[in-house]
Amino acid sequence: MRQTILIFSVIAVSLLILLNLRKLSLLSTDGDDEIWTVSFATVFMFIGVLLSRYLFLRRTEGKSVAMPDPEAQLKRLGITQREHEVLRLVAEGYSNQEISNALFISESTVKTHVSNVLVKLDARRRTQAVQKAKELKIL
Amino acid sequence: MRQTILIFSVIAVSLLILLNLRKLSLLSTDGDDEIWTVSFATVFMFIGVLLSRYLFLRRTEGKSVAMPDPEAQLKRLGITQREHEVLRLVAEGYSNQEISNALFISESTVKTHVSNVLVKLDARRRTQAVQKAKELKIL
DNA sequence: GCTGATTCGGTACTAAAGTATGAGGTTAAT
DNA sequence: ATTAACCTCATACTTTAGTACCGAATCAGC
Repeated sequence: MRQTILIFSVIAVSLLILLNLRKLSLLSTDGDDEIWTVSFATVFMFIGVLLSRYLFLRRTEGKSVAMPDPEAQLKRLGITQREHEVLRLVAEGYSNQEISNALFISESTVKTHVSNVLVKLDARRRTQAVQKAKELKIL
Repeated sequence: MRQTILIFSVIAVSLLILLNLRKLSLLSTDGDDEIWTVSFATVFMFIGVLLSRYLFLRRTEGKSVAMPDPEAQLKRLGITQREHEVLRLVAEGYSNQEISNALFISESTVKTHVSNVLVKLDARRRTQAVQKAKELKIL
């Protein structure tokens, strides 16, 4: 959150600075106009690149630094034994139906478990849950 | 390569257009100056974001190629560059919709690619495809 | 005995994923 | 110039996945 504020602050400040610089430039010489325009574009393109990268990394990396203890991770996330078991099978590429057959429970139950795991891992798809789980070393 | 040319063309054209627009604006009224400046910044920031995203996708694609012998595997399986790219994003946990946004193509196209990958990897679900792909070291 | 956590399961629904098929456009090789 | 391989996109459809909400059985610990 601090970083977000910082980024927007940088953008705002850059805007103000360039705004004023260009005004001064216009007061002195009109010949530098295009140079300013190009610099302007470059700077903001650069900011755009940084912004995009920040957003993307934030989305893909998430929390990479954590304790490498799987047990503690599971406990911290509140993921139960059964949910972990289901998650493992999800990661293997099995469908809910197949998982229900493998564990001798109904598909409804599997769905419940998967859904709970998604919430606990803050994922919206099973593929994402698998990805996050592997990052957290719990798979 | 086509995309690279296209991107730089877009940048160049945008520059020229905005350059001329601002000139006209300056000739008529000085009050709109700041509005133009802001629009200008916005547009180039947007271009920066697009550029960054493009670069990011290219970079990670190259990284995956550096592993053991994925090229031969991909060729053997008949998986194309684009399909591989989509598969990579699938493995990251993105939805078809998100992938379509990331690659600037429609969701239909993503579905087509995914479907083709499933056939080529002999998988019936995307999670299974990811699993098999990792076993084959192509992810 | 009561409580909380876990597990199991159901219904009813919405959202994604996947299939099948056709078609147009680009590019590289023949 | 024609072919072949890719990439793109669309429509229409079926199948899975996922959500929301609920009830009930089990079991450990107080």
